Amino acid sequence: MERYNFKSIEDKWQKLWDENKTFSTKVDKDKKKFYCLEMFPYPSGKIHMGHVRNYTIGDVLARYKLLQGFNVLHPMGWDSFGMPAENAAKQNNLDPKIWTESNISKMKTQLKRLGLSIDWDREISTCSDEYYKHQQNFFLELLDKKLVYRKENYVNWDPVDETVLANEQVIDGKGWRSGAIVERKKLSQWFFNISKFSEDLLEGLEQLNYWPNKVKTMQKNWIGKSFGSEIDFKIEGDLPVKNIKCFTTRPDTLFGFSFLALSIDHEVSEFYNKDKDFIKFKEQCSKTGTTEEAIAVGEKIGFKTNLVAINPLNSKHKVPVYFANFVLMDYGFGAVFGCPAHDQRDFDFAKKYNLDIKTVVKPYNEKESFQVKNEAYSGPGIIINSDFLNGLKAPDNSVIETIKILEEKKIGQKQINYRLKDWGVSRQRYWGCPIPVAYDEEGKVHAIPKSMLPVKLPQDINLNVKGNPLDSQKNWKEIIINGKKMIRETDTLDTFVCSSWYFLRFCSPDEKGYGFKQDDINYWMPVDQYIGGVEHAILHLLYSRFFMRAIAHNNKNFNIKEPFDGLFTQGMVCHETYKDAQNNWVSPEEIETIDGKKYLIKDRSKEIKVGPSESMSKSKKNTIDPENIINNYGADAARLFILSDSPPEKDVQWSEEGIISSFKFIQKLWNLNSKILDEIKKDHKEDKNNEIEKFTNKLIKKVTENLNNFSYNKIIANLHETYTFLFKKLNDSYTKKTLLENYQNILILMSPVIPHFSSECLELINNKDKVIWPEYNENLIQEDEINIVVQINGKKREIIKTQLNTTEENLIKLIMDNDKLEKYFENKPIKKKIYIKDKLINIII
RNA sequence: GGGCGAAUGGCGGAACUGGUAGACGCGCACGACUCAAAAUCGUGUUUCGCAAGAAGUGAGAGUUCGAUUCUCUCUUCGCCCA
Repeated sequence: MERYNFKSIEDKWQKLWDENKTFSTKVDKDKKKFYCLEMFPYPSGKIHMGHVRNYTIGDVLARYKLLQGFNVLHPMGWDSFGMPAENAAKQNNLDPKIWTESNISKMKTQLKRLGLSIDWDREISTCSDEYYKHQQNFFLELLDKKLVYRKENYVNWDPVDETVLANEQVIDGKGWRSGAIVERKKLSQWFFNISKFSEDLLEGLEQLNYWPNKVKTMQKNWIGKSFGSEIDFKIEGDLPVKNIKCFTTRPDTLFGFSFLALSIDHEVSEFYNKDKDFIKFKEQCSKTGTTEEAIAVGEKIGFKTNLVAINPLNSKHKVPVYFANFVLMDYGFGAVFGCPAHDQRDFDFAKKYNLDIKTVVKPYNEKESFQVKNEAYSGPGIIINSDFLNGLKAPDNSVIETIKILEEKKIGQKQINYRLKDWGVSRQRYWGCPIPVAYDEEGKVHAIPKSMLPVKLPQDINLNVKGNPLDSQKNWKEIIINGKKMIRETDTLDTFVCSSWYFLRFCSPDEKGYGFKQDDINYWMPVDQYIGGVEHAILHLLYSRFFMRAIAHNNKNFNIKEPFDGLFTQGMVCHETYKDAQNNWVSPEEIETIDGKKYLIKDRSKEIKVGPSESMSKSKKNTIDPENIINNYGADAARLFILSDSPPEKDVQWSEEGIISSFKFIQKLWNLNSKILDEIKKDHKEDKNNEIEKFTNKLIKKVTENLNNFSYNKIIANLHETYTFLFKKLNDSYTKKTLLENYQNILILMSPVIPHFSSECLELINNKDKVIWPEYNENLIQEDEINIVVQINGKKREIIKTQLNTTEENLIKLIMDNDKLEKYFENKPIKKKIYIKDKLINIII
């Protein structure tokens, strides 16, 4: 038996695909296009199993569509700006550019070894100035359209590293690198006005029929549209403050009002700027992070002002005004009214400062005398203790009624509020796209003229400085625009900006003058199928949807709002975890299994504790290196296994047994192929009933359906069944012609999953025809004999083989003649019969 | 705390719009080949039972001739938001 030499065969086909540019694509208006895109990787230098899974799923789809005759765009690029390069460069005293480019070349080699059907001519890298110069141009366009602006905002500030931290870099209130307590600091930063499109982004979700509902729900919650009311509170006190505006979703609980809480950044705070106690209080507040979560979990603290707020529905009802750490300036107006009985946060606050807790909503099943005791009640019910609002159903009717009354009295009005905040894009880092503006001596912003783009990053600079390295580059910072001395912006753009339009660039990767060519976009966009991890469900996808709207804003030529027509989110790759006796993580590669027990390989006496299967991560040492897998088993085996065990949207467990089994299966297919090659050289045998043809047609139907539904794991099951069928069938009767024709089609059905193997086999059987996806013949699938399930009182008792379209009458005759069923009918009349034609009969006795 | 989703053999998972539960794979057992082992091939494998048969899709109810699938309550787990 000949061994299948995956190394030489995979190598051969990869070279052929490369040399012939098999997957390179051009606009062809006579052909239907299909844009298949997987989320592009960060060039860390090594691919991981998550990439293998992501790109295999995408490749199966791209190859399938190609065989179906679509003009397929399947590109790849690099999300190559970002922190890891800067950190690695700092540690090893390298240029981030060199580090990144070397990683890209390593990863490209690895990706090519997976046999992906990628048009490498369209490769892009976001850190190249060829790419980011267009991004700078987009930035300036947005600046013109007033969709980008500068404002002061709080950031997480690491006082030791002198740098701004992203929320995920703050762990337990401390900087992830320095361990210093993170402070809230006000910095002037650039923002994209994404909130301008809140409603449009929300409405747009409804048209995304090929997106998972889960992702749509997540985005919907993130945008967070809420319906409520703006209320104007009259203020009394010794300060020149007459009114304070609040936003609330629950104006109907106004009678339970017991304090007014302001953000420490509220304009009223100006009057307290010299108050020592208030300064202390602000410092205390700055120690809790800026995330909503940090605020919710942290202790609620307040600072009492001398002001008193008056209930607009009852002027005798007066309450104190506080500054409180849980009120955010960018939600509503930075002021909320506290109703402790029906909001847990307000409740905690009222308990702490001994404020009134007045119940104004009772649950439906409670008496009028219901009183909130140990926790707030925020559920539905009936309004009580609220004068003219009493008896209304809360919250639905009562909110609407209250707003009506407030509007009549001109003390408030209906308002829609969104949780979505503007997107802060400034990063105080070197390795990112420079923001193309400069400041004159008065600090006024000037766009860098387009003729001076790109604003390139300076090279050969010292990264081991505190703060932003660009800030210390005097030569680079100082420029002259129109004869005027100016200082460049030293912040760079968030890397999410780079990934917000890369899918456009893939359509026109060589276009020099602009980020894309309109003609190309009109043909290729939108992306028909986007594939990636669910971790990008909110930010990346929302930002990309925003970016399309921003480009389309005031632009008649560009009318694509939704970049991704179809979205598929794949699950993670997991592996068992191992620990030694000292509870140190142990890598699967250090382990040997003997008699079903697992041992450390160095010393077999040391047994390993096997933990649950968890997503692969370096910290748990449960990663498997795809490079080793491809070296030992080949790309086809890796592709086959990564698809075989679980549906693509769910997590999959990597296992040694699994990859070996896939590897062996390819060898079995190879043996089968050799056998078939021998058979078709022989004279044909008699063919009785075209079973091979029938099987193949059914298979085409199944595999095609499974491909359309992303049920890729079921395709692998189909392939196993095919092997078993053909292997047995070769000892039976068939004609050479049927075998050859159908086997060719079977090889084509396999080819999206194991392309090297299929290509080789197709070549060996001397297939000269153009390879196209086969279609099945409905007539050949019809069975003339079928199995009918016979149930008696709902229980399966027998399966009767009969002709298609058997009438109920004839079926009953068959049942009565059946020896096995006889006993059930002794002296018992049939009460009822339910007959589902060609499927099942249920007889009730 | 809120939202969304899931739960099926020893394990990963199938089961179309309510109609044969457990496809396919892993693992395991037995057999063939072999001096022997590996590899390979074959057979079996939800549980109980010698069998006939009975039970069975997280738990409990409901709708139905018929429920893994629909409805309600509960439990556990996962993800997202807080």
